[in-house]
Amino acid sequence: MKSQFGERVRTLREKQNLYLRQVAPLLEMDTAQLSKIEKGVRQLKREQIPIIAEILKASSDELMTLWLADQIYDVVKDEKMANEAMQVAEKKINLKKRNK
Amino acid sequence: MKSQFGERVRTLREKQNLYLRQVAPLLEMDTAQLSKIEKGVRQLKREQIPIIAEILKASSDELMTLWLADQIYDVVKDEKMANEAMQVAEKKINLKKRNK
DNA sequence: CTTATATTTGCCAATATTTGACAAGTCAAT
DNA sequence: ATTGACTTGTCAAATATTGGCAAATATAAG
Repeated sequence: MKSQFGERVRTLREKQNLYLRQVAPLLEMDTAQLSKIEKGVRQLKREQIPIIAEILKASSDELMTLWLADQIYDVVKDEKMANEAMQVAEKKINLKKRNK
Repeated sequence: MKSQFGERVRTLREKQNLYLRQVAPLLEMDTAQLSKIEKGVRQLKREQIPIIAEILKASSDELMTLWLADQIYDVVKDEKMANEAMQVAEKKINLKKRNK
């Protein structure tokens, strides 16, 4: 499982019977780039997520979640302290929320 | 709480009664850089964590955990889907571990 | 086997981000 | 006013990421 976001995008695109060549221009990129994004070789830009969500008639929140998860995974994959780090980070996030 | 790693380093350094000017050269940087690192304005390089841990007579694992947590936090702070993303990422990590 | 279409891969220049180094700044103690 | 510790701002150099193109691969059809 290389990129959850990429795999999901591919699934959604195929469900809509769309080719890379059809979707790519809507994101102002070429098919090669979109191919790489679906394969997880490159990352879609954060601000393009709502756009691709609309194109694929999918939930922006769902795609954002997967996209963020990929970014997090990139940081901690291969790290011995991955789980501990996640716990610490989670605490900090929840603390922040409480203080809002 | 800007940077858990930075704050911990500062605490440890003060506990050892060391000045920035004494520690910085051991990490091959100037005091300005180390100051920024402690303030969370810049990040220490991952591979320097064991070095600073030894200088400060601290646990490398602990510092690595805090450092990683800071990186994760950078990704998801201000993100509505932060918690969901963390859950997804965590699952992926545990899956990976199981398959080792 | 040849063609056509979809996707993938490799490369490199353009762009963006991070870093290192230095100078000048604040602050507290004397 | 001087000293020492730390902080802040700036900017060029080093790194990393991206965009775009060309060529490679894969699959299906004739």
